[in-house]
Amino acid sequence: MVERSPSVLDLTYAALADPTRRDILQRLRRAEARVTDIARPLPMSLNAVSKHIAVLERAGLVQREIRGRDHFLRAEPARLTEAERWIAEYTGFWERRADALAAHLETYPENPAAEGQA
Amino acid sequence: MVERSPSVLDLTYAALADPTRRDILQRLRRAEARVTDIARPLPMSLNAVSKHIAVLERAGLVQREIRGRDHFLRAEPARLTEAERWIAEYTGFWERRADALAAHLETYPENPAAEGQA
DNA sequence: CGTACGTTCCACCAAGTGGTTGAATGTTTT
DNA sequence: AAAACATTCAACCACTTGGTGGAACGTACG
Repeated sequence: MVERSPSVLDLTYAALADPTRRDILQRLRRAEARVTDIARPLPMSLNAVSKHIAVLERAGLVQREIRGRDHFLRAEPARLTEAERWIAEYTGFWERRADALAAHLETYPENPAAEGQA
Repeated sequence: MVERSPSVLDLTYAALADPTRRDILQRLRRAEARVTDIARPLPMSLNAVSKHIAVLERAGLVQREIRGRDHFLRAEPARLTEAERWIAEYTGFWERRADALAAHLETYPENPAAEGQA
């Protein structure tokens, strides 16, 4: 087998494919937290959570800062742009958006946003 | 174990996590195709491709129409909206967009788009 | 110091994945 | 009817995943 290492996109989508990990990301979106804090409300062992965090970290979706015995985690939302872009391009987001813009300009040919502003 | 059935989001992201399957989707975005057509350029057996297609189908990302002995597949891009929305909400897309809108309205208080349009 | 705490590492297990080959099923063609 | 074609099904294999429990390691605190 060729055994290629998985791409960023592979890691990102795989990380997002688990509800526990999406949960962890949502929690980290509000504020940074320690591993134990994240694990407390979850219905599984601390070890399992530690593994989930490792998956998110490998995908670059969270970053870890070790302060003493605590590992503080924070979300890295920028790492999702590639995943977002893939879907957007696939679904033709930009084409639809271009159509909408064209329609808009046709309706409002003198929209000030289309001209240099004061 | 609780053995919950995987959510749509789970299935969607899991389906997208494999480069072969993203490849298949891109190919189907242009035009419908038969299983064999999809398999031909791919470096694996027809059976393997058939399995990948099954994964995409289970996630609702492709739909199958059987005509005689041929199975024609077509992409179902609408099924990605939920996945797209999750990322967008997570990354704060709408908040950023709201900020941009507010700034825009402040700059152009009489922008026709802000009033009921004809 | 010794003990508690926070986290990971290790070994294990059941289930899933991504691939293979070969057989089976159904359809079209000759 | 027989052969070729399109596709899936079934069994198998190596590897990964998501969970467990216990040991280990480093840090903080009495």
